[in-house]
Amino acid sequence: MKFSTLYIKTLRDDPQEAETVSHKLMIRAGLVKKISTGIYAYLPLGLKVLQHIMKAVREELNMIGCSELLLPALIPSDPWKKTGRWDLYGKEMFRLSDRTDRLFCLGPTHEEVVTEVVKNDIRSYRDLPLYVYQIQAKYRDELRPRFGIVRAKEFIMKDLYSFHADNDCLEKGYKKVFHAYEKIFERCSIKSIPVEADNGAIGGAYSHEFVAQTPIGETAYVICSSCGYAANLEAARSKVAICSSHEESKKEMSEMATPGKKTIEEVSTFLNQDPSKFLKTLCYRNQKGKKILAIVRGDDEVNEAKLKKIAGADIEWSHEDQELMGFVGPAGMSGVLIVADERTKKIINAICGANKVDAHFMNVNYERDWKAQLSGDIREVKDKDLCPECGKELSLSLGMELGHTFVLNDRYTKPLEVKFASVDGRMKTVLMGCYGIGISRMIAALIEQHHDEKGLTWPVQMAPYKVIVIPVNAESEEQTILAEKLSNELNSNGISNIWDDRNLSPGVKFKDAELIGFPYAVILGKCLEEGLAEIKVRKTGETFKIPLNDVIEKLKQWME
RNA sequence: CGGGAAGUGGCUCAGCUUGGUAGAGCGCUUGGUUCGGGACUAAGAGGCCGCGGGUUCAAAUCCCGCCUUCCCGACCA
Repeated sequence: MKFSTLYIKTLRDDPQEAETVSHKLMIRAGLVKKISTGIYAYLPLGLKVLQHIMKAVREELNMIGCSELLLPALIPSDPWKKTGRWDLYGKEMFRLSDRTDRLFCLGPTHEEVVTEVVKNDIRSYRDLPLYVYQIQAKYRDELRPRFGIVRAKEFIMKDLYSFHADNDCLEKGYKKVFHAYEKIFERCSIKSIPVEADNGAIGGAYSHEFVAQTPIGETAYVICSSCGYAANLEAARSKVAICSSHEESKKEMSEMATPGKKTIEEVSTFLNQDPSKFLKTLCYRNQKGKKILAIVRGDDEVNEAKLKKIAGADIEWSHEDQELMGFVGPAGMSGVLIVADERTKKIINAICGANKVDAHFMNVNYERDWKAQLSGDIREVKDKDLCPECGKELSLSLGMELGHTFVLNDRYTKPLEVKFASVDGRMKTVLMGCYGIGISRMIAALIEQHHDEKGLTWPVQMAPYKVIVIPVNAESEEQTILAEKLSNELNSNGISNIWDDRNLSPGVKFKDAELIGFPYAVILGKCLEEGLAEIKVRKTGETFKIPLNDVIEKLKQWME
């Protein structure tokens, strides 16, 4: 392939639209072009990478017995209504109607559709288990698209769905996919770790996220270096230290004037009391409009995902009672649902808002002065908390979520009535699992993990082209002839390559080669007099002078 | 939606404070010289200064409204 005939345009400067490394490089190296916020066109080089990723994904999934299919992106509302998600999904779903006013959406995910498709073809236990997947564009009206293709309105996802006759089989299937995922990321040279996760809006029993270690992470997770426990913050647990004040004797509750002191920090300084003695109280409201008070210790934060799980419903911030903000507390409150973090019950002589402006209660004690209807773990795990499994320190980091595996059980199959005849002849509901991988996002993760100050440093198997052939002087007939010959030979050896035939000064060609990140550059220049070519390794910057005739052999050897 | 920044040839940016008919570098076209690290040279092409309104003899520049984009927070692969 000749550089001059391919559609490759690089940029000399960082684009002003981009901030993060991968976003900048993707645009500069001509992998993608922005069409609108969160909507990107994949240019030839970007598409190549995408194809390499998809190839790895397909091969690993086919290997474990999955069948590829392609579902529509345009989906009627009916199946969504049956599972209740037409209402649950909210503003994130792109909705539209046809000319007869029938409602549709652009698929943000495909549990409903795939279930409808498969439904009548699963008749007996003999048809199970079944694994089907697709690689397709998904559409989500994101609150805030971010980091180029990382969080986009349109993105490419691989979604796999598995159907099972019983729990045991579902478990086994889940593990199988889990291992396939590990292999996929490894093959793509993306460092990632599986962490326990929350199911969120998708529902179901349990799940894992595969998080890539990147600086532009949006997923916070904790990991224990000693036993390997890893979980994202929405699911993370920790062994928490017992409150230091547990040995005090209970004192009488009293009211204290705290004029203008709203935050825990302000009040604790004002009263000269440790933040851990406070009952931090946050106001939420559930979908029915019922007010919910979430109580955590003053030095803790509420984790909304955990709170939702315990409150058993979708919740949102309550914005009324602005003037009371900072002075709310569980003591003496009625007509509200109080959800307490387990830890708060043990605080003796606690301090909380007195539910009137400029006042707090002192010496508040559980059972005696306040009670919670619901309690459990709703606090957010912090860096250096203790591991729930082994008790050693946890460390908190950020990463990019690339894959997510869910056990859904009958969350979708029940409302959509997917049944099969079991061995004993009775009809049973099919159990389901679903497993996603953010294909397009993987390019960004790959770049975040493989770049340097000069540009991209692709792992060989992911590079858009493996080799670039650079004749230093485009006017030299000898170099031109040799370059073309070499390029053809590489092709016939199955090594993808580009011959940089452009009549430009050498510097430009070198810079472009480094920016785009061809793993190997074969340079034809001065050393030709001695019958030598130079091979420059992008990742290490090393150069090797090698007899012309050995170039292909050498490259083949290195690429293994 | 809240908070911050920005919109000027294809790209990166200057000009705006103090209004006076639009600039640079890169890229592009043509000729010449060059050819191991974003070359040199000469001559060109290319701009409703984000959109709408207002102030003014005169607006890229001042005022008002809107749109778009990026970053930080609430959502997620």
